[in-house]
Amino acid sequence: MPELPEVETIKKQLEKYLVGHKITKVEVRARKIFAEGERNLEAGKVNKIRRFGKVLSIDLDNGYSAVIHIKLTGQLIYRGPNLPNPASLSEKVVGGIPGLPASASQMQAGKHTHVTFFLDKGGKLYYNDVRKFGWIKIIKSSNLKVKSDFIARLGPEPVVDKKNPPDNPLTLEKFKEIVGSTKRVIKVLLMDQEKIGGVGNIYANDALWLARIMPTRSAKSLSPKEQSKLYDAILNVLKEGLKRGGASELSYVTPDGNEGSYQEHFLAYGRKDETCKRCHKAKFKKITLGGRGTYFCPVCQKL
DNA sequence: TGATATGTTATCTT
DNA sequence: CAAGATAACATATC
Repeated sequence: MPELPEVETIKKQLEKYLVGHKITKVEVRARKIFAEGERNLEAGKVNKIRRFGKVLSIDLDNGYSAVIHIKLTGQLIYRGPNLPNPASLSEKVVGGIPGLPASASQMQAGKHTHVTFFLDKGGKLYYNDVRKFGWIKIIKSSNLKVKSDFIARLGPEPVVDKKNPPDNPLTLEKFKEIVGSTKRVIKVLLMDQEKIGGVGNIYANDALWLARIMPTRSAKSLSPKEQSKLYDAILNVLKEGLKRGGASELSYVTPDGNEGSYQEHFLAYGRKDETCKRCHKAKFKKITLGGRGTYFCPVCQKL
């Protein structure tokens, strides 16, 4: 799912394809996703791309930013100059040309394409979203943290790229403070964006397995040693996800039309009834916590 | 056919 | 009152 590593992967590609290019026109077909303000983007040149948790910001040289949350099923697809040759287009991409196989490399606006950004030199950036949970907001770049509720409330972020550290890095000290100050279920806490930015269901499941901690534990019950182990585990699974270009379990694809491969390396997520490949003594169980699928090994994850 | 999946938010409950 | 738990959102897929 689009969590920190997936959105970071998208960010890197948008940097490559968009920075230095001018947005000439924006076509909005779904006001539910893109409420207003697209005219403020037209004629602006892309300065830089930033990521805050699972949110992206495309900053223009005219003082405006397009802030994008793709939620569960949003896709940002780029077609135009500089793509690898031949360009690829995953079958997971929605909204292709009706009647043409989805693997055709010429993405075109379709049923699930709700926004199209037209760029200079013929480039296009499509926003597709089957479920329309995502959103795009136009905000003055200087007001990003003030006006965008989501970014303002975001908790500290795990550092996965030392060259590009987040504004509010999640240090071990901060992590211990967050975990030690509540009785909430540890896995639900990890996914709370106001506590820790960027971790979602897949990486929360995998980090808890890696740290050998039961997802149902009360956060407060973790020993100092377990706190440190979990902190390291979170960084490790996020880095692994990033290394593999994210997890294309559902509809996640990258702007160049490719899929990530972390889904082939899930540690615990989605492994219900499979034998645990660490202890080989039990099969993964599945329960629901905070309304989300939770997978764990009943033998090697400690209560 | 209906249960299920996900991230966030609105709303309800303790 | 505030923290926490749960329903709602929309729709393809199993």
